[in-house]
Amino acid sequence: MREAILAAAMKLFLEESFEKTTMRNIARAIDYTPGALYSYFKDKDEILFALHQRGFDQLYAMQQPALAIADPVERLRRLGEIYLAFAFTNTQAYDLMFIASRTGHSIDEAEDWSCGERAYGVLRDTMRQVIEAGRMRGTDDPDVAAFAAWSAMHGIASLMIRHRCRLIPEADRERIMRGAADLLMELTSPPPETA
Amino acid sequence: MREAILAAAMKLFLEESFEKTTMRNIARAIDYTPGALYSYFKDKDEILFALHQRGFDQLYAMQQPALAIADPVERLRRLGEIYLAFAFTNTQAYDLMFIASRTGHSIDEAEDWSCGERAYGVLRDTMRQVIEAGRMRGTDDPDVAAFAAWSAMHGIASLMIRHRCRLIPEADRERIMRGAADLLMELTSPPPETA
Amino acid sequence: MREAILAAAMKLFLEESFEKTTMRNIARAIDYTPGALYSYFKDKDEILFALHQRGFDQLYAMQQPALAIADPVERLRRLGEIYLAFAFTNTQAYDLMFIASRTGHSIDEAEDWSCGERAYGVLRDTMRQVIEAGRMRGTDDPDVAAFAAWSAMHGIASLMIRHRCRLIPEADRERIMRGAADLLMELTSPPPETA
Amino acid sequence: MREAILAAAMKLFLEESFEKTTMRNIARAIDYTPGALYSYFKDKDEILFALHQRGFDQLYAMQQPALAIADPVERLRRLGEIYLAFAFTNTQAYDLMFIASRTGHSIDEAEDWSCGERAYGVLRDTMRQVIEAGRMRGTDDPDVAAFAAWSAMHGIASLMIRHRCRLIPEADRERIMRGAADLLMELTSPPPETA
DNA sequence: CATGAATGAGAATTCATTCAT
DNA sequence: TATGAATGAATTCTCATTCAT
Repeated sequence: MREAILAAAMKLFLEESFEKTTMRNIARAIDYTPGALYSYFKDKDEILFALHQRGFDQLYAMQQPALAIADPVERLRRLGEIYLAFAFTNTQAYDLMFIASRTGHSIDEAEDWSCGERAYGVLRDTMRQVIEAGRMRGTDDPDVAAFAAWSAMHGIASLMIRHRCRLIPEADRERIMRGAADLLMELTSPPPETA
Repeated sequence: MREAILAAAMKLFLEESFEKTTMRNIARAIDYTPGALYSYFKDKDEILFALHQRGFDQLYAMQQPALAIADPVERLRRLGEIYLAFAFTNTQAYDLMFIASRTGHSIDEAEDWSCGERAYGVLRDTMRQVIEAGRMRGTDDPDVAAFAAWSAMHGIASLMIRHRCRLIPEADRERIMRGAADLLMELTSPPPETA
Repeated sequence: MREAILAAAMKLFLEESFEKTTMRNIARAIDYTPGALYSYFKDKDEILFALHQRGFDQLYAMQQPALAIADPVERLRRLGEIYLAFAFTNTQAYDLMFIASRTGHSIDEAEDWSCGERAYGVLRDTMRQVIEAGRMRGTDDPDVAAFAAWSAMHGIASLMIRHRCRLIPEADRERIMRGAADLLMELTSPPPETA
Repeated sequence: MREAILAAAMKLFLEESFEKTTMRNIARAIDYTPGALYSYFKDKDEILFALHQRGFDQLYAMQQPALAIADPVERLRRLGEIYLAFAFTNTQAYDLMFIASRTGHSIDEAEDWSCGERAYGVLRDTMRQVIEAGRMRGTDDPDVAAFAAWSAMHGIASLMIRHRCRLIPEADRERIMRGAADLLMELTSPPPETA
């Protein structure tokens, strides 16, 4: 069923590369004929899109616990941690969602971006609250701040996932990466002393 | 000669896309036969690798003028601008250097990473000076700071290049992107008043 | 039942094209599974054959009113009009019956040609009467005259249906086609003056 | 070379059917790999188009001797004979040119229809002269008369080529077909007596 | 050094058909 | 009777690569 196909596709993503995930390969991985896949998915595109959607759903789900955090700065930090955790535990989904070259149209069809917007909205809302609380240094534009945060996290995640960190010694990589992620939080200020 | 091939390949990179740069296309661009390329390069891989190296050389060259800037914080800011300028005027080279999936082995052979290290070294050195001048907030580890800066810039560049900014209105994109890049500089402090 | 299948197939013929009528599409049109069709028809071929037969039945039915026309020349003209009307209102059925390449064997099995012969017989009989009345110019062979009439009408219909009239301006097409069809009637002579 | 490919394609047309002429089959017929064909022709379409063009060129060439005939009616008759001769000695080319379903775009691109128009022009010019000489019965519109002639000949040719003449006994077929073709000439009148 | 010719493997997709249930 | 699942073979086409010349 669809599940098996998606699972196989995802597994191929992980074991091989994104580009090597062909219909043939997916089919072979589940011992089916290529044609069989077309009973479940109209397109290669549709498989990709399903994986894509799934990724966003999962990211959104992972964000949920953080929403309970009252302090927006604390929540922001937690969202950053969650984002990176998502990226590193679902590298290939992350790759597909945020790195891979777009080929199909399904993904580019506007309406379906709601899933992405939803996840991004969480970040932007939090950022707005941080700014309203007067605890963000350097800008008062939530859009700017949210994009800065996103792109910084994405930078870290994508450099790691696409193996561009070879010049950073393996041993130090984890520490440096965490440090870099934390560093950004310095743009926020601690909660006011509740005297 | 090799020059012509690489130039053509690079031109294709810019005009078309990274994936569309095939041996056939490169050959056609210089009015040669595909086979002829193999007299100069063992592989498609080797061409890619050369392009890769070239990209780093160019980035390094673009960095040079900034090295004359005495104030390390000012220099840092300039390096950031240069990095983004490089990314946006050589999108496909940037893509190859920092985003594209590694297929070949040439690129993964360690020793040749010197070119990348050289460019990264410029950033790290500058960062060290910024820290030594006591003008970096939040960390005293140049490696952490340098990686943070790099990944933040890379995040911006790669989200743009791989078209992941659809949820940011086209009209605001430039402004928001610039704002995000600037925002990071808030982690540094202004030069001390030389009274 | 068979009826529903054939109806759906016929509808597909008209709305889509002859080549696009696949087992899948037929099945989908009646909300069945492709496999189900095989309970009623051995083959795709058998469906095509049934459609074929049906086409001839319909053509024959359309011819009937003309049979009441006493004057053979008038009847002949009417039969021509009917033939073209059939062709242009059932383009795809006409295509299948008179133009499409024969693939299957069902259609080539001789005995079933009775349906075609019946319709053709109507034309031949009329032609015989026209000749017997001494009102056909240029031949006294009903077979020759019938075939000439048929092929002339078929020529018009098939050039139109298979879009070979591009060199005739769209605006003039109808007029020229009608003119050409009429022109052939000049081979017959008007009824003798019944003084 | 191109010749071999076209020859093989044409041969396949003849031996098998038009629809069964696939790139694979053509390649197999000349003991090549399918991919090799693409060195010589961009497309399957381009092969078809070349064959198409060739057909029109040949038809036009065949028409040439007839142009020397002074009497337009005689010339018209000769053009008819030539048309049928072309159709019956190049059945598959004729099929492709005038019967087969159009798939590709090459053939539909307007400008290239010049070859078709050229051949049709010959007929229309002749028809105009026939009419101007007052020797055509039933119409004074050269367009109508030319289309009538064309479609009548096409009707005969296409019914034969697509094997729709099974109800006419094989033995009589030739005679009847010739008779039908001749019959149309009865619409013209003999040359005036040169007293 | 370069070509022209060709390969072989692989890509996505579609279709008629079969068969256990 | 009908389904759902799957097959197998076909389709067009693209690409990196090789090799005799």
